[in-house]
Amino acid sequence: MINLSDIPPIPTSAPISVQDFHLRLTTLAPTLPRRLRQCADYIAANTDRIAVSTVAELASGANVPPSALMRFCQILGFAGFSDMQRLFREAYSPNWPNYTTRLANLKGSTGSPSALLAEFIEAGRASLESLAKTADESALTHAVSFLARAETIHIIGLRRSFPVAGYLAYVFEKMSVPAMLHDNVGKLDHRFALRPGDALIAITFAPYSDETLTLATDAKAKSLPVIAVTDHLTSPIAPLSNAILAIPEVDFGAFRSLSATLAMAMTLAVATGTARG
Amino acid sequence: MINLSDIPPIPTSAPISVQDFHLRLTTLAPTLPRRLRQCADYIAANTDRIAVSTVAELASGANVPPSALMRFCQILGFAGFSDMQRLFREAYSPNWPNYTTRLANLKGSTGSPSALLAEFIEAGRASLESLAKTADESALTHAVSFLARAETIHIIGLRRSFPVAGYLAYVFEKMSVPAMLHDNVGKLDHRFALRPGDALIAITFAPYSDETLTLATDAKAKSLPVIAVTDHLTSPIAPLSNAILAIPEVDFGAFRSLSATLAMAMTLAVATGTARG
DNA sequence: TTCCATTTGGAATATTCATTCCATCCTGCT
DNA sequence: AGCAGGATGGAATGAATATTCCAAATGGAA
Repeated sequence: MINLSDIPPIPTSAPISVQDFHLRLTTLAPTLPRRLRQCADYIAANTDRIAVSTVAELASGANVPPSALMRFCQILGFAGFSDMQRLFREAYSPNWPNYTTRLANLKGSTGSPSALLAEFIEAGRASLESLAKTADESALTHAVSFLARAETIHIIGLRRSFPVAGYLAYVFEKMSVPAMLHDNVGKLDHRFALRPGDALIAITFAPYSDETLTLATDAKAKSLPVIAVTDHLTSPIAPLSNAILAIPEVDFGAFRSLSATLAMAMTLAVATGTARG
Repeated sequence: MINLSDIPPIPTSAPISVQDFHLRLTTLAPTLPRRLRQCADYIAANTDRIAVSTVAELASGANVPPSALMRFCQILGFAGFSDMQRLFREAYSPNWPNYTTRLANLKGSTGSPSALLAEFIEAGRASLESLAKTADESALTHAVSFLARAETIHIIGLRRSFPVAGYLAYVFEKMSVPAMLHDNVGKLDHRFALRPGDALIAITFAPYSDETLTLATDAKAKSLPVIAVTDHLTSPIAPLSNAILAIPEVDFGAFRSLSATLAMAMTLAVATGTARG
């Protein structure tokens, strides 16, 4: 005998993507009672394990009985644990088989160019991942708002930071943002080009180059906003700057990957270009 | 009643790492009968799915009955399928727990600088992965051997390739390799700097810049080796070059990630520097 | 062709695992 | 304090899955 009251009130439909899932998780978490909250926290921190774990494993990780975890799945809109797991098993890494195998092959002959390539690829990947983990969203937002209001954007980055500065200049140009690259050609400095209303992006990593610090000092003296792209919050350019974007770049040997720095540079440029309309 | 003959003759121990597993798989595969061979082939091509699949799923993928797949697991030295699966479930997830979660968060507010950053990070990662998969090892080795023998190494890369060219010049400098960056400053071209015994690295992506193609043509006319870093094997610079390094770079919007190109550039520079001693 | 060893497929079984259900325990409210 | 509502834990159930086993098929050697 089917009774209407047997049907749960609002059978929320299940999340259809991992992103969806995270969204629902964060909105729901604060409203949940103790045990379910534990589930939410543990799952949020170990989303990756869902695809390869059993109810019992996850439950014990979250320090709850399996039944609590089941309830949790249902509250999220899934029919049950298996239903939730399906989402993650399908989304699961559509392409690391070849990648990992290939990387192992490349590394095979130590000292060969291929082995080097594998190392640089890994350094780049690691840098990008750690940028994702540590990026300071509010610093980034501040930086963009300074740049969006600036008249001319000055860019300086020398030696190993020069490629990044060059790329920034290129992207600003493409987005019709007035920008000036201080490239030190002919040892000319253009400090007097810094005008009221302008802003400066200074890119520098240890060992920090004097020219960059000098220009940043000038800018600060003129009360122009300085956006620092650097390695640590404690870098010598920090006290000169209004927004600090710390980039956790991974070295391989003496050579610094630039992947993360470039990703940040592109973001700055494109976000600024967009904000200026 | 326990009988010695019940114990299988040589209970090969199970592989203890994924690498181990691949090794055993490739050595064993050629010796296996038809059905087991199918298992080996399918598993080799889909190693990544082991962690998240059932016997039935894998078996049907390999077009064999489940029992064949079980036998296959045992031949590899595992107690059974579950035993094999355990290896992959544990090996899995080096560090993407926070990473993926974080990326999902960054992407949260569409249009924000953080969302952009997440996209650029992903584009960079995808580029690096696909470089790992497609890199042509022999082209790389050839390129390095040309560069190792060259007197002076000329480098050209303009517009969006300029950062890469600049970085190459920087690394060569650090490694005391004689190199000249053709930067087109003052619209001066330095084609007469190309001397017998030299080599050229030309970096260009669609839309290919004329200056780069012209310099490559000059070099070819003088029979100097040209190393092309470009987007496709069919790029217009291909016919002018002695080694082609095709870089599968992923775009986000109109903006090209440079991660893979830089990884390749660093490899070229460091391998060359090392080879020159 | 016949025979033997090996391989194969599928049905039968054992095990693990997800899921449900209900008695009990909280917590907040009157 | 006493009550009601939801929350909780664990035992019982049922489904999915791995694993074994054996009869039948296959292929190669004599």
